Amino acid sequence: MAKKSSMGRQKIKISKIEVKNHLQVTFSKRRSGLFKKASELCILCGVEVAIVVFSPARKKISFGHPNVESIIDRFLSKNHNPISNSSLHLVDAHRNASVQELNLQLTQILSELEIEKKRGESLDQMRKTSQNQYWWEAPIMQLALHELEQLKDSMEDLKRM
Amino acid sequence: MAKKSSMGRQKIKISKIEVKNHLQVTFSKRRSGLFKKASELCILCGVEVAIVVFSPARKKISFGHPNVESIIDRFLSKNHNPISNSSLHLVDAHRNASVQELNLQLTQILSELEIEKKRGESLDQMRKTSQNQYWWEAPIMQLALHELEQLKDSMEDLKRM
DNA sequence: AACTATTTATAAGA
DNA sequence: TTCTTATAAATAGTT
Repeated sequence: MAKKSSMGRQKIKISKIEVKNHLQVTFSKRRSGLFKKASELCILCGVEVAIVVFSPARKKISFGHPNVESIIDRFLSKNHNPISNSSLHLVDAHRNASVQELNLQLTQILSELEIEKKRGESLDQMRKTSQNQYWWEAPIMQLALHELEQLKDSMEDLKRM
Repeated sequence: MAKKSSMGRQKIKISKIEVKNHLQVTFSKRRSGLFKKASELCILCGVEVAIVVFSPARKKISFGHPNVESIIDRFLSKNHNPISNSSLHLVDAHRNASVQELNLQLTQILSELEIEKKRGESLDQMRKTSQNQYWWEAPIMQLALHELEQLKDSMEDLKRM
């Protein structure tokens, strides 16, 4: 028989691939696999799916069944969101020393959220999280809400000064 | 011998599933699998991916890293140039933001979070939310993270002025 | 690009 | 619905 010519697939850690060449190969294989899965989902379940990917070279690659544009149009038409679409009327700014402090707090919150997000990526954590029916009760969410409320209060104090 | 308690996975033909119940189960499993694969692709290759799905019930479900809106925006912009000074425009847009306005944005974020929290209290929403293995990918979470990052950027801009 | 040992996804069944 | 399990499918490391 033919020799064993490969060690076969090894388990990998899901974190950024640093070797450029390897990254390109993995991207190509997995992008292809992703689109195939999407295609199967469309056919099996009779649903519409659109995928937009920006490649490592920042090139756009897309999949759409029946086509990307119509799905995106439909998605956007019913997805108007007052926050994400807000273009607030901006007035003249007055530099405020406290901005730095608020910025620091925001940075800390963001950092906490990022850490939790990364932690959540472990398989074990994913499973635990998925079992939580009340995602907003996750410790990080409580923390974020609490911190945000404090931040809001701080800003209101500033306005009164 | 004990009976085989499962026939295990069988090969299936990729064509429309006609049994409604079966279709729903398959959709749920495969949608989850698709989003997981997308998530892994993003992390492994450091790329941006947005997926929009219209479910068998014609409800929209989305995945986005870092968030759906920004990726779709970029996809739709006809002549996007990766080395354009679009980030400078973003800075311009926020250059006049005052603490009061940042506060307004924060209030809106909090309000959205509260609304989502309340909405989540309905039984139907609880069930849906619990099915999401990746809670940080919930639309409101994506939105909150995105908005927080913008706020942080705005504050950094203020500091530089 | 092809190969193959493994890991991962998942169709059925419980 | 959630879990279990046998098997199909995807893919990491190699050639």
